[in-house]
Amino acid sequence: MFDVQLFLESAGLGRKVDKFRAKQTVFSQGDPATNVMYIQEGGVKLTVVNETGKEAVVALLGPGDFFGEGCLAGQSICIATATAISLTTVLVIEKNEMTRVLHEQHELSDRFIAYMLSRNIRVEEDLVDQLFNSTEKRLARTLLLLARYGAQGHPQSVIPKVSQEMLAEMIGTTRTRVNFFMNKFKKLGFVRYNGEIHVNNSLLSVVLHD
Amino acid sequence: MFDVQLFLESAGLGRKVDKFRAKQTVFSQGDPATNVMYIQEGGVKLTVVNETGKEAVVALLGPGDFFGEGCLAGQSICIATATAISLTTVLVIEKNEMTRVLHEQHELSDRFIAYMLSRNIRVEEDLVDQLFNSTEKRLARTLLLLARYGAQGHPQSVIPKVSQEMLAEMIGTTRTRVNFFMNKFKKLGFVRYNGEIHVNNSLLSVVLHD
DNA sequence: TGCCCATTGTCCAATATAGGACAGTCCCTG
DNA sequence: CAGGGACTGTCCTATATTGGACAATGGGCA
Repeated sequence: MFDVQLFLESAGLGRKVDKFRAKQTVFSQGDPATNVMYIQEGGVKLTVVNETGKEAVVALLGPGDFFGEGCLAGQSICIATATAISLTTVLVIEKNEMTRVLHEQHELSDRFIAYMLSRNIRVEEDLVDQLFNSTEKRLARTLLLLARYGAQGHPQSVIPKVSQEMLAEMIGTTRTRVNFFMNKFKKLGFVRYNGEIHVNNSLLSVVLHD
Repeated sequence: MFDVQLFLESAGLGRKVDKFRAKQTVFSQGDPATNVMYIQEGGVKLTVVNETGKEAVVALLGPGDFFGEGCLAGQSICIATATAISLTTVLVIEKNEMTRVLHEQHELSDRFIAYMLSRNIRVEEDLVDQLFNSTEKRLARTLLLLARYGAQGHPQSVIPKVSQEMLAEMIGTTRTRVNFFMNKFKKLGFVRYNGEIHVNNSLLSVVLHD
């Protein structure tokens, strides 16, 4: 596996490293877009707010993911807010530098293309999910994805600290609705929770059948 | 502007050209994913159906757009159905060839990265729209985008032949609902239509204020 | 310990949406 | 010309969703 981090460093990029505490803002919607970020450790949440102040979570990213890449396509301002969700380390790469190295270095462009392809697939899946599934199914799917369902084939996984409010913002509904379905799932034995959420494989049945 | 088509041909790729009539299928959801397509002329619609047969339109593409690129990320089967929406010419590039040339040729990888970035931005916008806008706003936005609002700054644009059924699939709702809002927009003077749809700038007011 | 704050559980009324049914219109084609 | 097919216009009921309010819980901190 190609090591993006070592590569970026050896190419003279990413010498700038930033650290953020949980809940700290990396950049805000509306800021000038000048850098591409690469997550070394931790996690980042991308959110968008509309005119009325309503918030939507567009993506949750982890180590190995890029963000802020919109500037490479000519976006002059950030369309989302990036917030660290735990102690996070990012490499900061200036836009023009990134463009130059993407052009010159095959390894980086290959890796970046692979990243953009997978990211695109994920966002498209989210869109399709949104286009034809009910709130209940979307919640179930989101929980399963957060639990990295299928990664190890474990019958049960744990999601650390995601509030119902945030789940609501992720699937585009209200906390009331999330609460309603979480209790339903709990009654049916699909999930358990106190601080963490335990997701059982049986939750799949919600997503799968009609 | 870099000419992808000439480039692909001179690189020995895209010698295979396919033509499709309107409504003809380029590939179907579930087919083995083996080629990347590049649209020379015409237009293509990407749709996904769920278990219940409900259909969703994921994207409308035109000349200069790629599709079927999921195979480059390791997708073994097509997750969407691609249908020509008018007389369409596409270059067909075999997956491994595309991967090889993307690695070797800066011009192509630059262009492809630019394409993936812009496509990603668009899908993300669609997702955000879906996450926090009502059916009415989503319909208004979709009509404005179809009319390429702002492209020439014309106060009015024409959309050729898009049925209410298809609009419903694009914004994830029912035809009944689309019909309801189209009539509302018509009453308010935001649109006119008989076969084509005429979209007036004033439709923007629906998207803009709460 | 006691207060503050973030979160969850619950309830309710007002709306939005789905989904089906059916008539009317227009165009194409036999 | 008649019939069929693809759309649009309309109506109606059942359901899903919003949005607000308020109590209960539980942890962190002065």
